[in-house]
Amino acid sequence: MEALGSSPLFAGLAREALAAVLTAAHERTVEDGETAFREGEPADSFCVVAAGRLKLTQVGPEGHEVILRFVGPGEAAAALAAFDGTTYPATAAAVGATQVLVWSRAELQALLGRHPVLALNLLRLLSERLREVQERFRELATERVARRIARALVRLVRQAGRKVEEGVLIDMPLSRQTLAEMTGATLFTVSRTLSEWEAQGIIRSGRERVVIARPHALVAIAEDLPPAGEVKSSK
Amino acid sequence: MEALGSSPLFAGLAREALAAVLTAAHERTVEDGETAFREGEPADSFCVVAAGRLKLTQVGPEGHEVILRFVGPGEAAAALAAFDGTTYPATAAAVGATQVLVWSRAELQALLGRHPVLALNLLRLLSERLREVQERFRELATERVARRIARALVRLVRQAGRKVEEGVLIDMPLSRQTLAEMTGATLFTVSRTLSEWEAQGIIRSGRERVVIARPHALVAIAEDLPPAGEVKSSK
DNA sequence: CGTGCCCTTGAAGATCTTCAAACGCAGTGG
DNA sequence: CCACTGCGTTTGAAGATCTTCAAGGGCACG
Repeated sequence: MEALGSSPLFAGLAREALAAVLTAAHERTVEDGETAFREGEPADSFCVVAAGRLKLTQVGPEGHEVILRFVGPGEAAAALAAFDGTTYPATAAAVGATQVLVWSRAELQALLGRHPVLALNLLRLLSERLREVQERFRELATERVARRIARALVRLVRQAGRKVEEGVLIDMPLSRQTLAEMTGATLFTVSRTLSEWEAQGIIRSGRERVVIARPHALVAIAEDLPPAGEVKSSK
Repeated sequence: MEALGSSPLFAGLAREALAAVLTAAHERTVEDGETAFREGEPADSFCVVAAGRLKLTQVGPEGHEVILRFVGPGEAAAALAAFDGTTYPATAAAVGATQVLVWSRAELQALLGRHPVLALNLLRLLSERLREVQERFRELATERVARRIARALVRLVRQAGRKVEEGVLIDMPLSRQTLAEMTGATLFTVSRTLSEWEAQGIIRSGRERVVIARPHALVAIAEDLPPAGEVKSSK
């Protein structure tokens, strides 16, 4: 909870203002796999993750599921819902038991009026999100699967990387299927790609678990640098 | 210029406030094909299109270009640059001679402080953008090319549709290449797809010109409704 | 009338998906 | 303690979709 105070979302708020904002929130626990909100529901609340993680997904007409993003502690979900306020554009499912702070739309609007810096913070936040989604859009449109997977792993390392002896562990349950839904690929292609990288010693992986053994090599694939003295695998 | 007053961006501003905001802007004309700003440049200004159209693009490492969006009169470009304010995430090229209003970052920040409703309007705007990009992301990840092209055309009709005798004309120069860059496909695939639709009487097209003859059929392809009494072409 | 640019079409081929079958680890219950 | 069972994973083979490459057509504009 005190971690929230240092979140960029609440930066620039005076101590009392921050307290006021936080006490206006409604606290809620979402169990593993349960949803905080669902795509298409009327969007009536704004969420910030206090502890745990939310998985934001959309589904296509044919039931094909896509993961837009993971939302970690101190980050906001449904930021947009609070403004154009029609329906949630995505479903937020908890990955492990997750604590969220919830503000109703009305409360949020009131807070925004009372603490203008909040609006600026939200603008910054939405800007970053937009920037990131646009970049992923470009990647999806122009790049091969292997590179997209590499990029996804690099991002996950930033979000949930933890050093272990073997390298950097991505500290959350991460199945091939999940990676596939993040990259617009299939479970099978992801599995093949990871197998190849494992053979090359770039990663070590197991059931819902990935460790990056040679981050540099992975970044090389993600960024299209010539993989220093190694068999080429992308392109 | 007076059209700008009714733009959602400036909604809720008192008459004098609106005038103040507009006079703080720097006016500029961008010639056809010239750029208002380029991807990667330090982002120091915020633009609103007064007349004409901007094309927002990103390029990948291999020079592959992607069109993120067209920005028409009353719409903002580089909305995000003004806040996380590092570099422009995209290049904005004029489609035909285009008039833009430009605010420096400092001016914009000052205006946001003075007119809080502006910040709320921007939040709404960014929300809509984010929502749209996320949806396109999902489409790119899960849908076939034909449907993506259909969706792109449907969106373009909303943005630049004009009724003519043959149907609805998309009132801007629209090459196969452009459509390809909007949908993550190649020029060739787009050409083949449009040829097929032309043979089915759904569209009429020529050099950089597309007319939707049977909008309903196009929407059917875009949304995966069974194409009422017609040869199926998607899926 | 030429020239440039956009468009078309075909054929070959790469990438990725789809489908099928089987493996292996983890947790459960006997 | 062991077998069972579920679920994530692996791997192969076939095939679809889309791209790539090549050649040529046609319209608009100078």
